[in-house]
Amino acid sequence: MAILVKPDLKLFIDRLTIRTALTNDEEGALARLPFELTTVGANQDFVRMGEYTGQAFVVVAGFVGRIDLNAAGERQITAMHLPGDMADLNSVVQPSAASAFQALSKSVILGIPHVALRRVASKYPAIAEALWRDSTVDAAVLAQWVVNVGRRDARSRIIHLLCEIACRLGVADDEQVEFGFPVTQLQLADATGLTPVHVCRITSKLRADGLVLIRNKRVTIPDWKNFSRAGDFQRKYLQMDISPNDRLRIAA
Amino acid sequence: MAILVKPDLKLFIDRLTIRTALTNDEEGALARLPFELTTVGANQDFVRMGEYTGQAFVVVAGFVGRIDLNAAGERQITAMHLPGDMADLNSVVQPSAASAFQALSKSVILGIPHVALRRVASKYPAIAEALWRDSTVDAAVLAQWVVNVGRRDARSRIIHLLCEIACRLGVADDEQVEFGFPVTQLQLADATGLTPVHVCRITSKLRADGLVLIRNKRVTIPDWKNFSRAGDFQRKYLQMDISPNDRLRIAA
DNA sequence: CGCATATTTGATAGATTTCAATTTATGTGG
DNA sequence: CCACATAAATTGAAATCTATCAAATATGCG
Repeated sequence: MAILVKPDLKLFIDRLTIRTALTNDEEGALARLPFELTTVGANQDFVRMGEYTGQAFVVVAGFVGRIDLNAAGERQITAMHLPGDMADLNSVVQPSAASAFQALSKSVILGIPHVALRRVASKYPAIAEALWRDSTVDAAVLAQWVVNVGRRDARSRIIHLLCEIACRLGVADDEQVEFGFPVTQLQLADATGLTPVHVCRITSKLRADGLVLIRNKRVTIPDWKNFSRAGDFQRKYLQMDISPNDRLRIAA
Repeated sequence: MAILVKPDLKLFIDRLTIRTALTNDEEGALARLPFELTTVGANQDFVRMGEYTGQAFVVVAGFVGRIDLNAAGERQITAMHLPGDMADLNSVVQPSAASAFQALSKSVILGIPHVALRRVASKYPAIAEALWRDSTVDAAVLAQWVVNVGRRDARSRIIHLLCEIACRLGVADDEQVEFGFPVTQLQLADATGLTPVHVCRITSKLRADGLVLIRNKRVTIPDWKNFSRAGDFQRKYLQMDISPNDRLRIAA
């Protein structure tokens, strides 16, 4: 995973401006935020539960998960974060982490000091607004995850999750959809509330049915329409399709 | 459900100031927000999915739920809101509702115009911050719901939910805990991802075991410690125990 | 009092887990 | 570049939890 260019916050700023209209001034202030680059190995925590980190983490490469445990120590992944996401966005305003965060695959993350983030959020209310707005999308995703594990069968759960990821990666516009997916079946099980054994069976069946091929950390979906229908997936909740004119801004 | 005094936003303001330090000025601005009182019957929507309401709703009496559906039309309740909560808090910054909201029991709600809310949030950044902070708690609750349906058995799911409600109602400080709970077994099933039949069996067993009595829209928990342990419940994620000195405020 | 809603109970079916074992992939150091 | 160690995926059989279907009883509201 060679880093070819100096990493920056461009992906993150692009993400924010999908949903919120920011001025050049504001984007500039974001771009000048200080950060610290870290590489995290697969299955390695970078925020422990209950910790006060002093930083918020933007994902630059790799997939990252929010990890919760039940009393028996069984894992439940409660969010997946992709390049461009600020994984622990809530920490800007709520610094005590309610969950742990860990890299699902080897990842590159940028830690931005809370003090710096809060300074720009305070100086530019529209930035605070953009962050808050994006955290409402995280919440909408979370609500769909509740529906997923609560009221969908194993097959739909897996399909729905893959659809969500495809849309968030911005690759779901075509008939045939393909993207890198560095997530093991064990992690997939922990995200969908299933056992690894069952995930294996279901994914085998999905492959046999020609719905998805998951191989070599890569997902191939031959027929997106058919696939997303099978997963009961409606992309609206992701708020990814806002025309530039409809982007919001409450702040002056 | 006679309303004895003129309803106001006091409960809501009290809720916000649990976690965020607000000045008298700011509290006053909140208290002067205009609102419209509505009474909603049980199982009746007051926000439909995808709708742009122009209002955010504060619960004054009764319990309210966020309702999602799967493809088969089966319901999943993805949040429960109690008196003092702003149910669709996210709508302040994200006006298109990703889910429907409905009264679980006959409820009294106050609709506050978004324009008014946004005006005070814009004029007083600390108010925006308080709203955002409370919405991060909603998200933390949601994450626990994912754990609940994903990695806890039927018994723990029901116990955990009751613990959450008890804490949020502020009645969970004692040995014996008791509170009004106007939620049917069918709704309980829709919140926990179970069938009503199974909820019935589990609650019967919990009663037989002396863990909880749910009767007459009222919950009685004889031994809170024992009960919350059985439900794998740790209240920290609710951020209800912030000492006044530790309340946050980023805004000047 | 009577209807509609909610709860309870029983019997059966089905989905998913658990346990155990094997094969296949992946990564690291020599 | 191979060999080894480790992690991941696969398969089978049995057990368990939860759902489904159907019916009876209780409860609340007008």
